[in-house]
Amino acid sequence: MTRAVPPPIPAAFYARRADLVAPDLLGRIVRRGGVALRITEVEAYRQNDSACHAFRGPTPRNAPLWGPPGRAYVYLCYGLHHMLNFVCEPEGAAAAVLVRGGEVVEGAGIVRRRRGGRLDCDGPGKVAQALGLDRSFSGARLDGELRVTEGEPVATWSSTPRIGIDYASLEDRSRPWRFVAPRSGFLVGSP
DNA sequence: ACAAGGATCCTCT
DNA sequence: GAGGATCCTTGTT
Repeated sequence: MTRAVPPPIPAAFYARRADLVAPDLLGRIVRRGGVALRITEVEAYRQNDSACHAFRGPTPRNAPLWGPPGRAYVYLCYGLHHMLNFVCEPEGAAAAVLVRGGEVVEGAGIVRRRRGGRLDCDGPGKVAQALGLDRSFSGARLDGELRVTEGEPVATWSSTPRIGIDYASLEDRSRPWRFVAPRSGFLVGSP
């Protein structure tokens, strides 16, 4: 049986400060090819932010960050993990939101196959692996095969400093730009 | 052409 | 809690 794919959130949603878009993404659904994840953890990265890949100027890898909002920026980390970002802010302003965690709400069988039997997606590498993403999706629109759709709004969230950015300035390391939603407890296929 | 290091994950102790 | 995996991207020679 086939089911209609929900409509994507319009690109204008992303054309705001990344640290405002980020918490607004909690509870929304990122989907690709039969797998849907409820977003539970994100981080914002902004222009002139020493933690952001855009900080040292454009390169072939990070070029999508300066592009139009509502597209993906995907890169390879530690040689083996893909990281999924949503490009934010108006074109020309380099900023993005990193998707660090989600809960599988559709496509558990596919996720288990990709994740070695696991369903947990608490970590950016796990998120991209569950969705089957790689660098070929960098620059892709978020209203196509890869898309973000509405979900249950999140009433509350917590914020903390971002993870794994020891290379950034003290000021940027201390920004509370990691946003975490309360766990829903719901997981497809959980016992 | 080369070396360094990374917005991490998993396994093992 | 520590360490290895694993290879691309970047800046430098």
